[in-house]
Amino acid sequence: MNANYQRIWNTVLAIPAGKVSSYGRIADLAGLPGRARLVGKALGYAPDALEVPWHRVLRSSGQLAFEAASKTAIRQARLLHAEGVVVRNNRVDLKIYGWSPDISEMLFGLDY
DNA sequence: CGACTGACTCTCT
DNA sequence: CAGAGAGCCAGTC
Repeated sequence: MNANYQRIWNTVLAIPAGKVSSYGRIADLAGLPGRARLVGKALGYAPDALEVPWHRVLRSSGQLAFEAASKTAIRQARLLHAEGVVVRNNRVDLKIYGWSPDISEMLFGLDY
């Protein structure tokens, strides 16, 4: 069971700085389709030592998974902003910052 | 085994 | 785009 968490953490670690992904997408990439909620749990259990960029994981709509007023949401928004990701009204524009492995590699090839 | 819960998502309105 | 409802999955009691 712990193996699933490990895979989730590895997948999250693969998200490049300045980009964000959703719980569902992470679950798919980790080979665990339909376990979006498990991803959230895995992040909660993730040890600090791994330095998992949990703040780059949002809901499918681009909205943060916490109340805008909560300490966690504030911290997440701050971390994202520090990477150049614009967070407005507790949500991020996935059209701009959303991460997709294939697209990412494609863009990496084009010099932009 | 059944009932409840949650860092989720999809569909319809 | 926001809100409501239903579906899903793993954990816990």
